[in-house]
Amino acid sequence: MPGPGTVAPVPELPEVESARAVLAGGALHRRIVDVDDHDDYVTRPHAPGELRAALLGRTFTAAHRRGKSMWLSTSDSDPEHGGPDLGVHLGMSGIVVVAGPAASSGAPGSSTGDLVGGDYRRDREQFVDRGAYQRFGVTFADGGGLRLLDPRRLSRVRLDPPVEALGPDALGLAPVAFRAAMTAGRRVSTAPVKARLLDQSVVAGVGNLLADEALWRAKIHPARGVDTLRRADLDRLGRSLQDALADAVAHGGVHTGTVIPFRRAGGRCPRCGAAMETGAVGGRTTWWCAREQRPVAHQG
DNA sequence: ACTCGTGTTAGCTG
DNA sequence: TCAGCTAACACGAG
Repeated sequence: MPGPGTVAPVPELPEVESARAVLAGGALHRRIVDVDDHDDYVTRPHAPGELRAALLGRTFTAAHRRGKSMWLSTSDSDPEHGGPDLGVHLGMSGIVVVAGPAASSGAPGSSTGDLVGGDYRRDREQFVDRGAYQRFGVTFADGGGLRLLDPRRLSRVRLDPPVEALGPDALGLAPVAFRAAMTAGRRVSTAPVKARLLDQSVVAGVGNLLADEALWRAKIHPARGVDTLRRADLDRLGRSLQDALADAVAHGGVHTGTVIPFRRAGGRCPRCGAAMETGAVGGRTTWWCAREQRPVAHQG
């Protein structure tokens, strides 16, 4: 585990939004003349060549995001219909690089002026400038292109991603809508509240670090069942999630959260000084304040 | 030299 | 039906 302040900047919702902005700002309305879709793990369930065949001759027309999923809509010869959507998910280690027209972008391989979205700690020379770890790529008619670089191949690129299976986007989600999403279903879930927070079909965009940060701000123990939470608890959690997201967007990522640097052995709660505790909740490494985040509801 | 964590999901078990 | 577990991916950090 990285120490305080050096938590790996895995793309969570704020980083993905910056990547979406890069795509919207640089990858639209340029004719696709080549596609590198050789990596059939990143493009599963598509076989090599399928994405190429689906994209050649089209242009990207808009860049969308819901939670940590992005997708690019495409043009068709019939503008009423449009082509397939190209889904892009950065996983834990992906970044997107958009290069301008070849004439204005310098020598091949030099990415000065390129737009980079997502986040990864590799330095530009080793990673971005050399184009290492390219898992997917699109070349535009002007000579520039869009590349997906990912050392760990945890990114995903596919046609028509099932974004309808995602819950509402976490960013800007009103506390009432948040509570509705968390308690939806025939019965209120008995699952740990953190597991529910991490379920992208419930709310889209909450990752492991953001979940710990929001629960800590709301002073709710991560292992408490959703069905044990009162309306006020869920509303407070919804507000904490928005506060944590707003801070993450403003300060450059979820890893800048207040409690994140103290998710480590010997860490102390930055509010009350009590020891931070750790354990697995929902199968994920979890840290919480031993004093302020109690495992059962206390009668107030 | 080893272990772990980070996101997602298919496939399985209870 | 729901919840939990594992494997897969590949790397950097400790």
